[in-house]
Amino acid sequence: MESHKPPGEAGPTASEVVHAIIRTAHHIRHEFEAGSSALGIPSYLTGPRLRVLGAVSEFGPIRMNDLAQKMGIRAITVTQFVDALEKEGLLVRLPDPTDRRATLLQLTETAPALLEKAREASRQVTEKMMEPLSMEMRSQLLDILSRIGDYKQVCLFDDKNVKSTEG
Amino acid sequence: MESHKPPGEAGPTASEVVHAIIRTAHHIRHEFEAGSSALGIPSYLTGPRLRVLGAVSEFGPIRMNDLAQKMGIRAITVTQFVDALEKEGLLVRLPDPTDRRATLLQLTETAPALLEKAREASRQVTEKMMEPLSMEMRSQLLDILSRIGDYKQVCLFDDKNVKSTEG
DNA sequence: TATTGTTATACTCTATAACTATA
DNA sequence: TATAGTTATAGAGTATAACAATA
Repeated sequence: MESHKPPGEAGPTASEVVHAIIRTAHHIRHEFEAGSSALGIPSYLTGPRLRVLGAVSEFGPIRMNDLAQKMGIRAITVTQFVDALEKEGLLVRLPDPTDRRATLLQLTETAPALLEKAREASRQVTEKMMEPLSMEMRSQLLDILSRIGDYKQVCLFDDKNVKSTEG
Repeated sequence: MESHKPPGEAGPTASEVVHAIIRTAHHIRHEFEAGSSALGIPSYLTGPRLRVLGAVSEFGPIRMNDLAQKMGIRAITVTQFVDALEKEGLLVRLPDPTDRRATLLQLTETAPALLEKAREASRQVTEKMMEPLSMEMRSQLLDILSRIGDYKQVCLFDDKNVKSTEG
């Protein structure tokens, strides 16, 4: 019952920080969707699905299970992403010749062009969102966030390996 | 703002930063659920729903519409949160005497105890998650995140105003 | 028996559109 | 007409459990 407010010096509460992260993530998803849509990216091409495409693009034929581990999600979730992307004709399932239980993922012919377009849009949208942050802030942010979670996963669908226009 | 990226490996890409935020949020949600569950909080008492309860607790009878604005979500989303919480007997809808279109939200008698328990659990879980961060890092993080999003909303379900055990 | 992937099911969060009741 | 809230519907993300095929 005794309401004891900590003095300002104590810093933000953990709840506050957590809340800010969650809200930022929500905000980002929102902006990403709006921005992508404005740039002509179909709405089914969401962030997680793009990361799936990006991973397949980067690693070539990859097992669904491996992809799940790389993305830090369950196999069933990958199944569902793949279902959606296969329905849109962006990737296909192939039997793994070395293990008939396994399934390899491969991009279709139409995928790379759309993926590149989406990457470019993503670049624009995310750059715009991160514009208020100096490079130092971005590094700090990454550093701080890396302490919260276990980031063994690669950052899929990044644009580091896919420089297109810029030198 | 000369926020143009110097060439080379000067810093993380915007995509990287965005990705890290999203993954951190996901990680947090995960940990929050696991931790809450371990501490005996029913699984229907999710973060957003707790924020609803927290807001009603803090602001007393509040209109659903006002709550939606405070939380930065749509009225329909509030409706659905309230449906769930009312079903669990944690809050009730009351007619607003000043406007018969409007609905006020109020906690039930059983809510405060559970809310307090959930708050305590939240405190523990979030503190544990944020443990690797120094106070300075937390402040930095909040500062940086605040530049990304528009944080006009109050931070509901925070524990700043509800110190219970600690003295 | 263990692993890979799927089907079936469920639940949360969020939303738009159309609607009712009231202002 | 405009506002407060609801119903109906949808879709995205995520998950568990039970299962099939294969190892």
